Formats: sequence, C-alpha cells, structure tokens
Amino acid sequence: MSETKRKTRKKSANRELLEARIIRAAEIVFATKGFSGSTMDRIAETAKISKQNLIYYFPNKDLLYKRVLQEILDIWMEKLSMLESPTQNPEEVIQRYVHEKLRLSREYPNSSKVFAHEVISGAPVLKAHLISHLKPQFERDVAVVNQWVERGLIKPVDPRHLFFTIWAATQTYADFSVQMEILLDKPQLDDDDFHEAEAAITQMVMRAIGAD
Amino acid sequence: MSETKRKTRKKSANRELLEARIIRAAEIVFATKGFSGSTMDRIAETAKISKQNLIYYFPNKDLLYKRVLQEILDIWMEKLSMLESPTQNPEEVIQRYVHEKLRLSREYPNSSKVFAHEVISGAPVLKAHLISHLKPQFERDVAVVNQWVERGLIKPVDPRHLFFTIWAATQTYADFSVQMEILLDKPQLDDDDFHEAEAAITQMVMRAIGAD
DNA sequence: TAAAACTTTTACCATATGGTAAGAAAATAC
DNA sequence: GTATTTTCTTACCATATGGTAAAAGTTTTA
Repeated sequence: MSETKRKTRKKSANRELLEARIIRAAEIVFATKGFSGSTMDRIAETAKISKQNLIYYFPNKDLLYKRVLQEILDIWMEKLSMLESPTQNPEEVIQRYVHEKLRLSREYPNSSKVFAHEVISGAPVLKAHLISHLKPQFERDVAVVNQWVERGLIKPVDPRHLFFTIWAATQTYADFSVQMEILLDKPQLDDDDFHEAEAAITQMVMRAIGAD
Repeated sequence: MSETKRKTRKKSANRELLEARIIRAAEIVFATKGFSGSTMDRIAETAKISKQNLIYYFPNKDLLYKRVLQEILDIWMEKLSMLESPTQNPEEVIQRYVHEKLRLSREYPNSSKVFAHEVISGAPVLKAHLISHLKPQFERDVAVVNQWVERGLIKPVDPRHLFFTIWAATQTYADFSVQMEILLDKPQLDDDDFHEAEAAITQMVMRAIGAD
C-alpha cells in the first residue's frame, strides 16, 4: 500500500514537474509575444514537447494563459501586502516593500511582462481578479499609509499615487529591461544595476515621505 | 495652373487624412492587441474602410506597424529633451519634463501602449532606433543632471535611475490606466487624477533632488 | 469628353493555428 | 502476466489571416 502510494505520488510528481515546465515555457512565450502572438506550437517547442502533448496537459490556450496568470498572482499577492510586515516603522515597511517588489522584477521578469501585456491590453482576463483581490488589498494599504500621515510619522503624501509610482518604478526594471540594457550599454541588467535601482527608488521614496 | 495645384493638393490632402485615420485606428488596435494580435481586418473595421482598401494604403502589416511607431517617436522625441528647455533652473526643467511626459500619457495613451507592448516584447522593431536616437539623447540628459549635481544645484542623485523612474511613473498613467481605474473606482482617469498624479510625482522628484 | 491616374471592391488563396479523434506506447495496478 | 490507466503520437481539419490579382468605379487631367 505504501508502495502504491509512492508510485502514485511519483507519477503525479512527474506530471506536476512537466506542467511546471510547460507553464514556465508558456510564460516566456507569452512575455515575448503577448497572448495572441503566442502559439501553442511555440510554447510546446519551448517546453520541448510536441504540440499535441502540450494539448494533452492543457487542452486549450486560454486555460494555459489563465494558469500562467494565476501563478503570477500567487507569487505577487503573497509577497506584497504592506500589512503583513511585522514592523510598524514606516521607513522599514516601505524599504522592505520596494526591495521585495524589485526582487520580484528581477526573479520573475517574465511574469511581470505577461502581467504588463495583460493590463495594457485592458486586462480582459484579469479585470475580475483585480476588482476582487487587488482592490481590497490596495485599500487596506492606502489606509495604512494614511494613518502614518495622520499620526505624523511621515510627511503628507497621496498614498494612491505613491503606490502607483512605486509599482511603476519597480516593475519597469522587468518590463523595460531591454530599453535599459541599451541605454546602460549592457547585455543584461546585473546585480549592480538592481542595487543602484533599489538605492535610487528607496532614496526617492524616503525623501518623499520625509525620512531621509 | 493654380487650379491644378489646388486640386492636386486637395487630393493628396484627402489621402493624408485617410492615412492619418488609418494610423489612428491601427494605433488603437495595436495598443489593445499588440502586434501579432492585431488583424488587418480589425484595423480596417476600426478605420471604417474595407480590408482591401486598407491594404491599398498600407500594403502590409509590418509597414503599418512601423508607421505607427514612427508617429509615436516623432511626438515623443520632439517634446522630450531636457536640453531644449530654455530655462536653466533644474527645478523648472524637471517640473516641465514631468508635466510634459504626463501630458503625453494623457493625450496619446494608445501611443504609449503600443510603445510599451513593443519594448516589453524585446523591442524587435525599435531596438535600432533606441540605439541610434534615444541613447544619445539620454546620455546628453544624464550629463545635464550630472552637471547640476556637480554645481551643487541639486542633491546627489543617479540621473539614469531618476529618468527611469520618471519615465515609469508617468507612462504608467497611460499603460496601466485600466488598473488604476479599477483601484480608484472610476470609469476613466480624469483631470483631477492627472493633476494629483503630477503633484505626487513632481513632489517626489523635487524632494529627491532636494528642492522641496 | 476621352484618357489617365487614383481609389475601392470582388474573388481568391496559401499558410498558420487552435483544436479534435483515435490509435500506439508506456507505465501502473492487481 | 494481463488489464487498466496514463502519456504521447499520428492524422486531420475548420477557421482566421495576411496578402495577390484584377476588375470596377471614381476623380483628375488635358
């Protein structure tokens, strides 16, 4: 019985492994080509399986796209709530937030790009999720920052636009990396660039909230 | 003779008008669907002509896409050089820069989105242009800000990341408008939102360069 | 008004692509 | 070792799409 279980487990583990590989491949292709520009054939090729086999695991493109988006959201939502920070110190919270957001841009650039394509296109698939999940979290986080202002912990700022700016400033290091690589004369953004970016953004935000 | 000229002029004026309408339509479709997701049929429909007639004016999709990108670049490059500012006052220059960039996001949101899709996708078409045109301008502008720092006119900042942040923070109001509309509970970003955005970004940058 | 030039429509077509159906092969269960 | 389930392959196909060719219609020229 334990052997049965082990075998079953092993098999589904294989399946999960392959599914993960497919999702990673799909993410790369969606990031580069957007939804419509991505073909099942190309995704299969990237995942190194046949198209038909890809379809065996993900019966259609929409489903695969939604799975990719779901993975992205899982990663992001998990790590990006102000409230979950144990410390109450605004500076540290924001520093950690910027740091974390930038780390995601670095570690999951393709996720960021797929998300960007989706939202720029009008969020046809994600709109519902943004309303049901992102918005409540956004409002909680806005309230947190507003309380900081009210308590005189930071200078008055508009939390909403502060968040928009932080999001934009951090995501741009994933989404527009090609442009930056050209402007900075590098084949790829490296550790230094991300450190400098973090320093620059953090400094800017710190100064904005009057904590420099 | 003058009549001949007038008629010729009128005809080509009509053509230019229709071409402009097509480019506008194409911009809308490219902004929503990206290059691959946009069909000639859909663009034609948006421009209210037949597909075949569209092809008469723009014999293929690549060409049309390049024309759209060219229009975007013409608008942007014209208005976005620090150096062209008559005033030497850093604060005013940057304020004007942010203001201008945000105005472009507002007035040409579709241009911004097409550009964003293109760069996120790896700038397959624009890469050459970024190298030949954007980079030199970027380097001039970086030098200008560096001189400000050297002369003690502003606090020390990394000009490169300052620009990246300003670009990101301003463009996000075009590219991610859908997300913001959801978070701000509005059908559309309005005057107030853009004013608040400008105030927030300007304030942030001003504080960053020590000019608040 | 007839020729010339320009614009628009009609008729097609080759290819790419998402997807179906069903069989072969491999792994697993008993 | 055979039955069963799971995985992968082969053979297709309907539709969408970018584009060609050429005729028909319209405007401009002279």
